[in-house]
This record gives sequence, C-alpha cells and structure tokens, in this order.
Amino acid sequence: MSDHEPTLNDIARLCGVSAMTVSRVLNDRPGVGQDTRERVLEAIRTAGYVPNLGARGLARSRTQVLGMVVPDLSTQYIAEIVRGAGEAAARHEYDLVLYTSTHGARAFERINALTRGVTDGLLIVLPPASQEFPAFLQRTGQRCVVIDHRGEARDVPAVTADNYSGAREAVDHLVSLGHRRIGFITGRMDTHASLERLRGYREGLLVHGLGVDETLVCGGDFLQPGGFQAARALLELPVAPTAIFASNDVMAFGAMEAVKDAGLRVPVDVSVIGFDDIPMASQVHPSLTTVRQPLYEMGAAAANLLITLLAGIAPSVNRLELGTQVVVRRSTAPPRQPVDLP
Amino acid sequence: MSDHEPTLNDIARLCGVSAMTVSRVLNDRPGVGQDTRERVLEAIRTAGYVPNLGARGLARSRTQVLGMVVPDLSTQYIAEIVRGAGEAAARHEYDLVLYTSTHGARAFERINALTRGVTDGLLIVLPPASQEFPAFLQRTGQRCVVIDHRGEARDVPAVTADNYSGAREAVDHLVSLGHRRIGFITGRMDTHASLERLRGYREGLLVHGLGVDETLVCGGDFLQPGGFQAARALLELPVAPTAIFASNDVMAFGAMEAVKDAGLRVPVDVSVIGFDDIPMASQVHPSLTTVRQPLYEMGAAAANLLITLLAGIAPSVNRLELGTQVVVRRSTAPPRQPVDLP
DNA sequence: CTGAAAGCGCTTACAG
DNA sequence: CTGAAAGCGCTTACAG
Repeated sequence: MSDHEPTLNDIARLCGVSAMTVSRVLNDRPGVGQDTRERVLEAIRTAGYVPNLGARGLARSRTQVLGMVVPDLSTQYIAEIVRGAGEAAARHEYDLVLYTSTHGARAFERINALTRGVTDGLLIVLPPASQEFPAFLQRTGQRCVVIDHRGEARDVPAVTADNYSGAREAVDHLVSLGHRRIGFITGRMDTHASLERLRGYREGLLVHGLGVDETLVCGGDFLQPGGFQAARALLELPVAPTAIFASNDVMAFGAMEAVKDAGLRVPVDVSVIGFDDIPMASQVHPSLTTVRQPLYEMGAAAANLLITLLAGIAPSVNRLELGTQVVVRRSTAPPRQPVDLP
Repeated sequence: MSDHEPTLNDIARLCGVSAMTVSRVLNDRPGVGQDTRERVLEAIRTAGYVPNLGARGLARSRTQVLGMVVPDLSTQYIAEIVRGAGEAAARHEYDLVLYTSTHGARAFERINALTRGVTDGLLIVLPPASQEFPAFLQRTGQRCVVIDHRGEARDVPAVTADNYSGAREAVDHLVSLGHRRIGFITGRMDTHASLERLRGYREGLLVHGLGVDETLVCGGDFLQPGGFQAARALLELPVAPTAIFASNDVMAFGAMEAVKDAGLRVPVDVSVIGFDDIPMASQVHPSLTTVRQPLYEMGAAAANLLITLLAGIAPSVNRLELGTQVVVRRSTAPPRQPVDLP
C-alpha cells in the first residue's frame, strides 16, 4: 500500500472501474450494477478510503457545512445555542463547525478568510462590534445569520430573544410578589440585549407606578464576580433593595453569593432573579428564578434561517425575536416586610 | 460585477496578469514587480476577493488547519483547553476549528469523514469510548493527539494531567490540616482520569496510615447535581466526613451547596476540595481549594505535539503528563474538632 | 520579473 | 449500466 491516503482514483483503479462509478457509489446514486457497487464498497472499506471534503466542496461549489462563530466558550449560554444549531443543521444534512472569534477591527476579515470555501454560510453569535458589519456582508456576499445581534442594520438576518419583554416580565413577577424596591444589574452595555433589558426594567417599574431610582441600577459585565460586586454595592445602599434583577444568570449566581456573604438569605431576605435560564440555573441552591431565553430554539431558528437563505429562498421575515418566559424557582419570594416608598 | 464570488482568475484577468502572479502576491512571495504587486493588491481589495480555502488546501495538500473534537461545550473545562490549543496553533500559523463530537460506535468514522481534507490533524478531547480507536488511527492514517485520554494504547499520542499525583496531593493537603475522615466523590468511571484520581485518593490515605473506608467513596458523574447528591449522602452517614474531595470542580460546587443545604458551613464544618481549577473556582464563595490541572497548557502542549507530528518529526515522547498543583483557597480549613478513628 | 502547463481529488454534464 | 472530458480554484514545478 502506498504512503498517501487513498483517493477516489485509487479505489477506481483497484476495482478496474472509472472514477465516475466510484463517485456514484459514494453518493448513493443510481446507475451502478449491484455487483459493481458491492465490489467498490468492499474496496472502500478495506482501503479505509474517506472522501476529501476540500475536493468535494470545490467540485460541488458547496460544502454542506455551516460555520458558527462564537465569542467565548466559557459559559453554558453558548453551549445551548450550539446544540440547537447543530441539531437543526443535521436535520437538513448540514454539518456544523465552530470558530472562536477574535475581536478588534479586522475580526470580520479574519472570519471571512478562515471560512471561505470551507463553509456555505455563517452563524455569528454576538458579532464582534464593528460599524463595517453590513458593508462587510454586502462586499463579501457571505451568507450569514446573526444570533443575539448588537443592533446591526435591519437587513442583516438575525435571531434574538425578546429581551425587552423578558425584562418587563421579570419586573412583573417581582412586583406581584410585593417587591417595590428592585435593584438591577446591567450587562455589558455594548450589547443590544443589555440595552433592551435595562429598558424593560425601567418601563416595567413605570407601568406599575413605581419610580425609577437610578441608584438601584448597577453596572455589570455578564460575569460572576461582576454580579457579586454589583449586588454587594446594592446591599450596602442606605435603603437596600428587597429584590435584585441581574441581566444574566451568571451574574445572578454572583448576586446570590453576595447576599449570603452579607449574612442574608435568598429568598427570605433578598429575592434574586436572572436572565437566560442556562442549565446551571436549575442546579444551584436555591434554584434560580430566571427569564428563560430559548437558547436552543434560537440556535435552531438561526440555522434554519441560514439554510433557507442558502437555498436561495427569500424568507418572509429575516429578523426573528423569540419569546421569553419567567421560570419561577426558589430564589424569589415575597419580601420580608413591605417596603414603604417615599 | 458578476454574481459569483470573485476568484483568483478574476483578479488576474482584471489586472491583465497571470494567475501565478496573483498567487505570488497573495502569498507574499518574491518575483513580482513593486508596481504589479500594488496593482494586484488594489484589485483584490476593491473586488473583495478572498481565497477559497478548499481549493488552496487541495492544491497544497495541506490546510494549515487543526481540528479539535470536543465532547461537550457546557463547562469551562473545555474552554481553557481550547484557548491553549488555539493560541499555540496560531503561533505556528495554524488555525483551529472545533467539532462537537457525537458518541456511539461510529463516532470515529464520523469525525474522520467530517474532517478529512479540511484539517491536517486532530486534537481529540476525551475521545468517544471505543476499542477500535487505535485501529482507526492506523487504518486512516489520521494524525491526531488525544487530550485526557481514556487509557488508549500507549502508541496513541496523548496529553493529560498527572491525575494520580494530583489526587495524592489533595489528600496530603487535607490530612495536613488535620482531617482524618475524608469523603470522596468519583467522576465518571469510564474515564482514565477518574480511575487515577480514585487511586490517588486511596493510596494517599494509605500513605498517611489511614484506612480506606469504602462507605466514604461515593459515585459521581462530573456534574453539579451529582456532586450535590453524593455530598448529601456523605453528610448523612452515621459518622460524616469532615472533608469532601470531589473529582472535579463542578461537583465540588454541588458539594458546597449540599453542605450549606444541611445547615453547615464551608469550611468551618466541612472542608471541600475540587479538581481542575476552572475559572469559576476562584469566583465562588467561599472560593474553592482545588487541584489545578493545567488546562491551558495541556491544550497548548497537545497542539504543539500535533504540529510536530505533522512536520514529520518523531517526538522524543508522545505521552505527556503535566504536573498538577493544589491551589489553596477558602473552602478548606482544619476540622472543627479532631476526629477519633476506631 | 512573469507565465503556460499540469495537477490536487472530487463532481457535473454529456455520450454511448 | 458505464466512462471520457472538462472544470471547481488554487499551487507546484518548470521555463524563459
């Protein structure tokens, strides 16, 4: 046996047939006699032949591969989206490969250079911030769908959760329990989701006739230590809130720790609510009440939208905003004693 | 402008030069006049040309891409390894792409089919269990390095942490604090790492003249709820342990919650120690004492080893076992009162 | 400094 | 049912 990996031509030679015949067998296409087919299959097996995807993609002008660009792998948030996208892709005979994104001005060029010719289109989670994004898309003709966009132009296909309504519902939940003084921890304010959640928080309070006390709004960064710090600051306020709404679950975990660290209990002394509903939200103690973002469904919807685009079909809508839902668990409860507002 | 993405030949035509010249410019190779080079560069820019990686890989018979197969994205454990491998790859002009692995009997075939021709080699984290693995490697000639192997044949290149010594050190730490009754929560026992950690725990106790009480060994699965359950079982023992050693950090988090849930405190009433030192270990409260597994370095070492193999160089060793280290934080302390052993 | 030819490993479109 | 030819978009190896 030669040193190099066997190619389709090697198999053809081995069987005394043409490359076309091997190709037909490989792709389960008709036009091959039963006996020939079996002979070829056998040769493929014994030689350990595996088609070269680069060559196949080149010949077909399509790879049947979707690229997914993710900013960060260190949270379950991404994992759920990937699961959804991967399973949706598989249902349409596509495979999914992941690229971790770099940042900076040239991020998009790099993504493009890395994926051109080896993917048919891209799913971009939380795209690197860049004003050039729409221009980039037009220029490169790169097919892509954004998940959790940053507020890019409306002609960029995108899938998000309804962050505004989700935040409104979180406030509704806390108010219905009797809370009147609700602290808020923001996400990174360079994301559209953070802005929408803050807006939902503010308008939620107003709708219930509660004023917005800006000292109750604390800056966060979507990370656990940030949530801890912000919650601690909130708890040290002259009049501390009876409930804390964190812009994501990971910060809510930090907030719960800050509450315990201050010698208080969740939810007896302070209620905590998060946003996302990552798997761990149901695993911590007390389990976390949170706004469920349909991450799996978002990944699946984005993959389906991209596949539609790749098929050359103009989708009826290219911006999907999936509904959220408050998942009530053990970290929220009525306040210890009703708070009087000035 | 035509409908399809511009190709190298389009650029050549646009500039009135041969494809070779464009290729030289693209690859920063000499043999092109300064003025010609600039003209080509300009055409590339305005046309938004990006090379087709599939075609390039085919022509070069190498892709300069490393594939990494990961079992699961939902833990920070993987994220650190990916970071290390990605940065090491970049230092050698390789890019890294990720594939999420499926399981089952044909897992390796699928990986092979998915990556052949679009990657030069594979980094496989915690390979799908399969007896065929070594055979698979030989048959396909696939270049690969395993990270955190399952005990495959010794001729499979692999990188792991020294799990046995790490567990020994964890026991040393607890014993030096005065603990005599130490509970242990295992990982999934189909992994080599779990077996080694359990062995280290047992032998660590023996070395200190402490007997191994098998009722103190509780089965776990590397997941947080599993850690919680196991710890609860340990705490309900007639004579509960004063310290709990969990086979990974995530289970240690669950164990800490079980301790608090039982109305006890960490570390005053029960010490908890983990394994891995994922980023979150330093972020929880109390921060987690744990055995640091050099995940970033493991990823980097695996990438470097693979790149060496790809260069056709026989490495001096193809099995690396990286050192671990106990990182002492706030979750361990001397036991409340010395425990008498029978 | 520049280019024509051949080839990487497949598939499409056409013959027979 | 089967195959010879051409091409996908690049690069290598050779000329000039």
